Amino acid sequence: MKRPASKGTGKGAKTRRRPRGTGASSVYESLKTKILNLELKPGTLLDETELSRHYHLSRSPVREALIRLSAEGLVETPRNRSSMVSQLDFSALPAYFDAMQLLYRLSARLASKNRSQAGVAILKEIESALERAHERVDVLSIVQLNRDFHAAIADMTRNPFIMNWMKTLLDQGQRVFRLYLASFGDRVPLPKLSQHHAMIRAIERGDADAAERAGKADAQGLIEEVVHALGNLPSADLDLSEVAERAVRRII
Amino acid sequence: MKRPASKGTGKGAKTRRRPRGTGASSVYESLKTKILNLELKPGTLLDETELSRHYHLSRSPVREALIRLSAEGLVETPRNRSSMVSQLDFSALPAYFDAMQLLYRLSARLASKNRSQAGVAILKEIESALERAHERVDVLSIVQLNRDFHAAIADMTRNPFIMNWMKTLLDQGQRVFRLYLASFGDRVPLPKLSQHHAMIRAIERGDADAAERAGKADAQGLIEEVVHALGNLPSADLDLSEVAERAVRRII
DNA sequence: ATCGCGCATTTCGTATGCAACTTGCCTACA
DNA sequence: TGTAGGCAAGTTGCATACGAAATGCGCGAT
Repeated sequence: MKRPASKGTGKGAKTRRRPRGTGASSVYESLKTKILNLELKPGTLLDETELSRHYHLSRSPVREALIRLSAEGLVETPRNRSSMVSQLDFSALPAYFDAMQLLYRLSARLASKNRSQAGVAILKEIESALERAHERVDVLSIVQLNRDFHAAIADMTRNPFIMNWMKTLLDQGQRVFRLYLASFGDRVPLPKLSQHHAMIRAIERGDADAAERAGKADAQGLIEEVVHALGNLPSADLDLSEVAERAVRRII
Repeated sequence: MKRPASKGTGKGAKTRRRPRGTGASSVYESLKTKILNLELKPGTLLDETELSRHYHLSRSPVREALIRLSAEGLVETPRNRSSMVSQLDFSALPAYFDAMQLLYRLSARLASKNRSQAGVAILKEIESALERAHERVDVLSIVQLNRDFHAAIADMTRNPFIMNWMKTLLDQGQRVFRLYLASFGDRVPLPKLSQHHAMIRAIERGDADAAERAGKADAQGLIEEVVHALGNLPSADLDLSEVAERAVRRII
């Protein structure tokens, strides 16, 4: 195993060696994307040696990537045993939805207080991209852009803590969202966009209460649909009534 | 540099090699404690080789510890350069206090809804330990127990996301809290405990509104004091009026 | 036939080696 | 005197090496 002379995967030509310090990050990004898109299913074993062969790197940078992913909760690493893609814990869905609704409402409210032309412009841009993705029925883009939309609202709060929480939460939920959309095959229902529009308008005019209401409605719409969709999945042995009940509860 | 045959620093005799897999964790714990207690000051350079010598380990486990700390934001690692203890960013204090007040209120509210005898008992136990630490003027314990108190409330929410946010936030703030207490030398004012009591009572009888009010008051008391204390510190070149203003604002 | 035990294999945790990148200093030159 | 360039030292990022823990399998005993 001299050297992967072929270097088959691309990178074209002799690829001036990737800049020192990017190896671990590229593995991290790649694995994270695959995990969030469910290309790597929950429970998949991540063998360090195998990964290092796949990425044409040694175990050190691969290990670094796994450590970072495990800090984010996307990977679990039992002591002295193989890392694995962390399970989608459906029993944690009620808590997840509580946290999501809270952050949607909170970020919408704070964003409307800190609004800026630039921020609103970004929102509108993402939203129009999201509409185009809906028309193309481009599920991966829909998931990604929905994430970007809420991340952008979180950015407008200018609160690094809330921004962080929101992004981590969105990442965690992306897998469930992906599963939900997959359950519909091509027939994607799109009730969320109206709430997005309402949210943008409320933020634009600085109406915190309306923004919060829209955020709440957006969250609830998503929750109810996911609950309904997962109800038809065999994997969901969860008491959905609890989820549904929490979905309509005011936690604050 | 064959091997530190002397093994000078202790660990006594041949110390049945520490169980495989604990090296990185012990370095992580040790560094984290030192950072949070300000034994390692913000900006301190963390040289991997030096640390590996200090802990009698190789660079690999040290590196893993640094990666995990950097994922938590306690350490910053510029590419190809030495890691360093992350700076205390006083300009982020307003955002921090916003987040703190939010979590105090939220966790108190949810805890009062999910209350259990066991949970309340834990709170009371921590609180009495906190009082004893106050009497001893044991600053390190006060900081630690105050953290434990709010972490315990977060645990009572049964929401892993909120628990995580709270714990990360408490860790981040521990350094500021420590700095604040240090600014008083031995004369530690203790206005917080009354709110703690109110919070426990409210949680005990399931009064969500009262619990939230107590949480808010606890946060505000702390905020106002820290603002006041830091105002007397040369390092605080921050516009404290903004912090003070936010301290009394309803963010939801 | 089932269960328990020991050995071989696999994979991880840690140690060590090496090359690249950064940095500071020293020198040469305008 | 001030600035640019090069050399040397130091530290990281990645590769490789090695021992230990865990897993799986085969064999024997009950």
